Amino acid sequence: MKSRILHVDMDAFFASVEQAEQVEFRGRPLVVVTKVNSPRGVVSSSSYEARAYGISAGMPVGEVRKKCPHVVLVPGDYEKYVHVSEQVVRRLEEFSPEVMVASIDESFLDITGSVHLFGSEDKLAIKLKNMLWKEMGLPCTVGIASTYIVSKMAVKQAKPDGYLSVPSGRELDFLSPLPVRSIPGVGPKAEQIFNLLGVYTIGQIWQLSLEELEKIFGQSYGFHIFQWSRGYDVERFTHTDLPRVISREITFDKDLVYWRDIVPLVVKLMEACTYELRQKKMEARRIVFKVRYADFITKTFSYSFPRPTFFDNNFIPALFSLVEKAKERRYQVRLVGVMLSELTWTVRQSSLFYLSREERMNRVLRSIDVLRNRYGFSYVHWASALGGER
DNA sequence: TCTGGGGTCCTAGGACCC
DNA sequence: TCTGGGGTCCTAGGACCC
Repeated sequence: MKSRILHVDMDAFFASVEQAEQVEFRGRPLVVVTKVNSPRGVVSSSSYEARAYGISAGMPVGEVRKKCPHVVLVPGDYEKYVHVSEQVVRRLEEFSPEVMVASIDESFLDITGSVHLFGSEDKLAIKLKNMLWKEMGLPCTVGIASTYIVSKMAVKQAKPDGYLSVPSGRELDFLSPLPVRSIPGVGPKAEQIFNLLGVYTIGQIWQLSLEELEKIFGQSYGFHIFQWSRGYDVERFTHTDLPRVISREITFDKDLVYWRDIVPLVVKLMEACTYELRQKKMEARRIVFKVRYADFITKTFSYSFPRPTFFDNNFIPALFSLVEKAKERRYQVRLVGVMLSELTWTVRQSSLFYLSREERMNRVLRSIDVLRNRYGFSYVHWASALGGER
């Protein structure tokens, strides 16, 4: 028996959550922005009413106001969206025991075994859409197909507030006329390359051999495109639950000139990363410092440790040496960021008889984190994060 | 109208080793 | 006296997604 996969993708998720919460915002152009009162805030999600004015993700707030003066601007509340997302997933489990959460606003349901409980695929899909809309005030788009990739591409065609099912055996008919951009991972650059080759639709990709695709797009991605353009899923055996990177970055409202003003902020970003690292019971073997200068040139500097660690006092000297490299380009600074990568779970047994220097530091950090859990993150900082105040 | 913040995955070049 | 090829690690950068 052929399996059937249902893909749910929430429409304009963050904006829809705000509209569901505030009834007077429904039907009005609404935009969720990164920072409302900063000259450098941008759109993180826009309602379909706002999109009608040409507003799209990543657009600066100034341009948003110009395109639509009466737009409703709302500051993003990520924790709220995570919470609503979890409620949505719980409701989805009523339609199949096999729910795979793909992102904050996307899930896949294997409905092969549960569709008979609802009479038909169409009835199941309509019931699911109605439930999310009537009970949570959230619009979504649903796609059903025999593979994950085709269900995802069906959703892309049916947005917004739509439903599209691709019957088993009709996959190639569905895929053939779609533009190459419909394939996940094909962005502006890859599209341009395809167009130079005279390839505009998925059907035309079939003319290219696996070898040609691998030569053009690299081994890994070439293979993905080859498979996906034919509607086949690609086993993602590399996927684990292990987070790959923990990062924090900040764009200043105005470019900064002096490193003595910047460094304390960099240390605070690092503290936020290492705090999350320890909350997740992980260690990092690599630290990256990112700078975007006033001319938008972006550089990264990184350092790898011989062994993974979670100690702030290991990260700080490494971070400072990376900052020194960034200083060599004498330019105003627009953004700084800190990333921890090469993450692994902490496995550390403590000796019963004595506490090593590491173990003592470990205990200091744990007590700092306890204070932070109780009084807030900013309750405790390293001296270097405090700048001039000592 | 100047261009956010959180991620994922991949590639290329150089160092170094055998 | 000059030179092979494969493998791994490190670093920097880039495409793409939500």
